[in-house]
Amino acid sequence: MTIAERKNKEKEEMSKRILDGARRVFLKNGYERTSMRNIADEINYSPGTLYFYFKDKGEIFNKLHQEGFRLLLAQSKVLDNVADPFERLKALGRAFIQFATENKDYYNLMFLVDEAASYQKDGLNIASEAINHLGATIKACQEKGHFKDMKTDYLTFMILSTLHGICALFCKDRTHNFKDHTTEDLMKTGYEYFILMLEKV
Amino acid sequence: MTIAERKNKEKEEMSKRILDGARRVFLKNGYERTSMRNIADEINYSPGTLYFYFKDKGEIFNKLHQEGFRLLLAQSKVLDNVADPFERLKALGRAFIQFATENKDYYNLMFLVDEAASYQKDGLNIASEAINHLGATIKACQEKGHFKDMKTDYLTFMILSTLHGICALFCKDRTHNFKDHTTEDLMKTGYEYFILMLEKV
DNA sequence: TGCTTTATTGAACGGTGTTCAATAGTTTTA
DNA sequence: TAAAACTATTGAACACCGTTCAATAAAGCA
Repeated sequence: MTIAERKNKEKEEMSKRILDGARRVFLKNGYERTSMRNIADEINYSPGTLYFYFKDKGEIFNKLHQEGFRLLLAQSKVLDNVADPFERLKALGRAFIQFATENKDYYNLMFLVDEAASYQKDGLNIASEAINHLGATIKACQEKGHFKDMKTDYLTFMILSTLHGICALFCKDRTHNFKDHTTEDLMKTGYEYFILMLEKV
Repeated sequence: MTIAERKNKEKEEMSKRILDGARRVFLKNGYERTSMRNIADEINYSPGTLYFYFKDKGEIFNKLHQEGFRLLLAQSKVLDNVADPFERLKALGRAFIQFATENKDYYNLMFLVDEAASYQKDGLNIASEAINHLGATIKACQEKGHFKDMKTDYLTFMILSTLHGICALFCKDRTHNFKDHTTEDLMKTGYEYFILMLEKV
């Protein structure tokens, strides 16, 4: 291993160390309460050091943002072996909502934080990969006769909107207007109603 | 007018002056870039003064939050004279989406900002009034034979989720994953597809 | 008139993201 | 090997943030 190679490896290791610290603080305290100084403290380095490895706070959180999508995609792909595409779609939606409830912080970062978007507008990214996965399943449904005369893209956007709407209302605590029902019940039954409708198209 | 009455009026006027300044800064610069000092500057007062009239930043933004819902409710009520309930529901959804696109900042405050929620969990508030208005229209649809065997609350939550999902993806710039279509097209056609489905239930 | 209440100020506190001169450590060059 | 160049790290500093509070001025009351 040349010196340059070792240097590269060390640099990578330090990046990882920072990211690991950032993730720990982030998952413990949430997005709002994760500062650069918190992260630096967590790994016992000076705040300035972080800026030697990452351009700014946004770049660090963009990594965690991608991580979230990798996690979601992994959980989605578990369902690839569900043979019937419509059953697969139903399960995908359930998995999406479950992901949001179990990983509220990641979900916030992935879909509800302002900064993240600017870092990945261009080029293929893990986020669109996750969405394409949903789109592919919907297309498979169409090939089996579902959703006749509908363009896959718009349909995907609509279905994603419903899923995201359910999760966003949950993540931002806007479910209390329906005070006769628990949040879980609302999300679960609300989604079932949506599926019921999808079945009839 | 007694002195106490005048004092009360003056206090009200000062509250209004602060709120007006806050609204101006907020609508010009967005939520993130509206600080207490900005608001104080706008109306040529010291930052400390704001705390004589409002408990904290959250209380000020809660007023604007309510204002947003009043605006939405007003625009919703314009459609009360659409006789057919299902047509009314369709128009309500369109109005909701239009409100979000035309008042992105208000929409953020109303549905996507963290703080707001804590200030209005208890008691009847303007937010639930706006949602009840949607619920009432949905109930009217059911009385005309639509959405058979569905509980109004869950149905309302589901429909609101879809509308909110569309608007939230727009507000947080998450529409670029569908890069073959403009954001407007996605929102419009996505909603039309949803309506198409609602029609068949 | 003096006494009390009310309204306003601006400095101060502890926090934020970020920059940068200084420094210590390491590698390359002569 | 000595000097020069480069690399990584520090922590103070900057300009901001929300919030508090002693001081102060103005207004109402006795």
